[in-house]
Amino acid sequence: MLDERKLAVLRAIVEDYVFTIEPVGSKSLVDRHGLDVSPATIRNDMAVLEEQGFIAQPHTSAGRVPTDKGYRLFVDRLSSVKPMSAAERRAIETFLAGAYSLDEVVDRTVRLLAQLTRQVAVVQYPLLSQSRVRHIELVSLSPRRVLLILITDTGRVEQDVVELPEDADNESVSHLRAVLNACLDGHKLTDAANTVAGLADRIAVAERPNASAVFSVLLDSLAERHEERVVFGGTANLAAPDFANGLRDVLEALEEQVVLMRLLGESASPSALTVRIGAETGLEGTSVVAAAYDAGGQAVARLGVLGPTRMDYPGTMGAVRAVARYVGRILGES
Amino acid sequence: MLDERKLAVLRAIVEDYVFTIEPVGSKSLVDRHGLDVSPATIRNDMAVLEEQGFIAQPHTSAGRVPTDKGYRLFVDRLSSVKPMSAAERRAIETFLAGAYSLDEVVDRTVRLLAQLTRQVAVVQYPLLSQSRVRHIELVSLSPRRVLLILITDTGRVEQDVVELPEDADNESVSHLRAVLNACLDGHKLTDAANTVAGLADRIAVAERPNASAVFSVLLDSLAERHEERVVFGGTANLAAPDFANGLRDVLEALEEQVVLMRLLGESASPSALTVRIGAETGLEGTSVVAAAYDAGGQAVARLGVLGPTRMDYPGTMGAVRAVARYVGRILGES
DNA sequence: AATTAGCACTCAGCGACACTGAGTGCTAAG
DNA sequence: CTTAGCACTCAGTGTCGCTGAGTGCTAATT
Repeated sequence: MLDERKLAVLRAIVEDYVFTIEPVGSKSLVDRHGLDVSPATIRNDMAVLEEQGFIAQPHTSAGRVPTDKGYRLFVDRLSSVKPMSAAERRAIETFLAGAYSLDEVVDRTVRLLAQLTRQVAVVQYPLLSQSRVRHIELVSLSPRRVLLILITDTGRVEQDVVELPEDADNESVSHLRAVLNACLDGHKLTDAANTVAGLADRIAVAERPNASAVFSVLLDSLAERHEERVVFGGTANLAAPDFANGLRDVLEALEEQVVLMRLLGESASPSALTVRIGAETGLEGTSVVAAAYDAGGQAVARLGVLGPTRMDYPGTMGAVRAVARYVGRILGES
Repeated sequence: MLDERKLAVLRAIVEDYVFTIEPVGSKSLVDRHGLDVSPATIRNDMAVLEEQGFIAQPHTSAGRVPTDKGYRLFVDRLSSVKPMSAAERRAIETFLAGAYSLDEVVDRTVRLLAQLTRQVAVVQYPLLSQSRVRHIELVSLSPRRVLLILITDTGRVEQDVVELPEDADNESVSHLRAVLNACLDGHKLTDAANTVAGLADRIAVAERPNASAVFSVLLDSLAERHEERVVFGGTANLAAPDFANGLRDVLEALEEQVVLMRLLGESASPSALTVRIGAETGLEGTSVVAAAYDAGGQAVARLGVLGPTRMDYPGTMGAVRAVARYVGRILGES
């Protein structure tokens, strides 16, 4: 039904349209690409492609524009991820390697992605539940308040104040700290719930109320609260060419963590690229290219870019994939 | 030179123009405001105002539009800050009171300001140098690395990894921690430099290299690095009416911490409102209304909003002032 | 001296109109 | 199946004239 040439025509249309943001007609198509058939032939092919819903005309007597479905086919079958050049890879590596704290890694990643793709970059912080406890610190602020600090192997540091039901002296705080570290060190936070349950007998009865206050903050608040932390950057790229229409919607989406999370989507297989086109994202005319990144093994979180449906998919996918890999590598090291 | 009525005319022009984003003519001015003179008289006044540079015509045979200079005069002499209603004040208070960590306070403040003013909100984190040390924690990560955690009385928690020149056992880390806390607790970070200098004799010679590594991170890195941390929100408000022109510039400015800092400006007297109009901000057609906020006494940092020159200054100033006050109050409590 | 009525003038915005050219679909021939 | 040829469509552009809001100036009025 769609022979080789028709697919080539679709590919050419997508490529041309992405380049010159204008409807592409049969003539210019034949010229620019090495198709050695006449425009009339192309027109027939285009008629078929249009009938199938891969391309559309903005109005009669205008060239064709790819539809969401057209982009979909292009991404799935007509294009391949464009690998970064050696120079680009080196630039990515050195740029990311200069970061010290986790915050800085994430910040740099956002900037990098935005610059590389000339689009809006979105990066999710490494999930706490996936990472392992490196250290837990308790600092007594006042008799009834302690500061709980959690350090993970992905370099993330989370803190929260715990209000204690009873006064706690330094000694009992120290004891609790020691117990927590002894039991949780190296464990995933997801496993912590089970582990903590078995702690009761190692704690004096008198201290249990305080201990369980700390536990509940550790499990509920810290583990969950920042799960969804997502940052973005490169919004200036929204102002570029034609994006003026859905702009408000996009900006609003960016400021809502929950929406942003949904846009990044859930990973199928880690490190696989996810491409969501147009309506699939819930934002008219907007596509999202995302990937999971990992730190030393398991998937940790996701990152990606958000841009107009009309975007350079192969290049964007290449950039996202490369950045995801290097971020994983950096995080895995520390 | 500018009698009472001419000033009234300017005020009316600003108010009308801000309301109906259209050049305002002599006729509609007389109608809408209770000026009991004829349009012709107003025209004479407008001619003078134009000559003085307070208003301008987009083209001949169009109404007048305020110039930056016109807005300046309006803000300085023709308007007064519009106080928030009791209901609004209550809403602000309860909204901010719900926040626990400093991050959350800042986050909520940004959202609040953006919503209240329907503009882009910008909030600077409390300056470290202004706050006092509540506690310093050292956590040994490996023989050659310790994590330095600084907790301030504004609730801010900063951490950084220190690479040690020599191996350090737990005991020496503990000792260092004790010394640091003993000496710095309750001191301002700005004073810390002096204080630290006197620490040398309390530390064994063998440990001095490690100690000074920690000191330098504490003084240089922590104290300075995040000085300039500024967050913003409400960018969706940029997409609203007519702002489409300078949009790219504004978005770019927002993503550059340094530029953002400059926009917030340096406070004259704390809690005084600063209004910078048009060219004064360095961004064509953009104004900034900012204020310092404090936590229990001294000025801590600044916050404000950024919007089109054509904005409701009295209302915006009222909102900024109110939010600055409540943020200060919240931070002062903790 | 300030205000006002009257009047001529300017010009952005808008609809009407026609022209152009890129692009199409169809048909008939290769 | 491909292609040449041709009639057709229509967005975009430019021209023209009109309208109306708004101005500036002058002369009369207070």
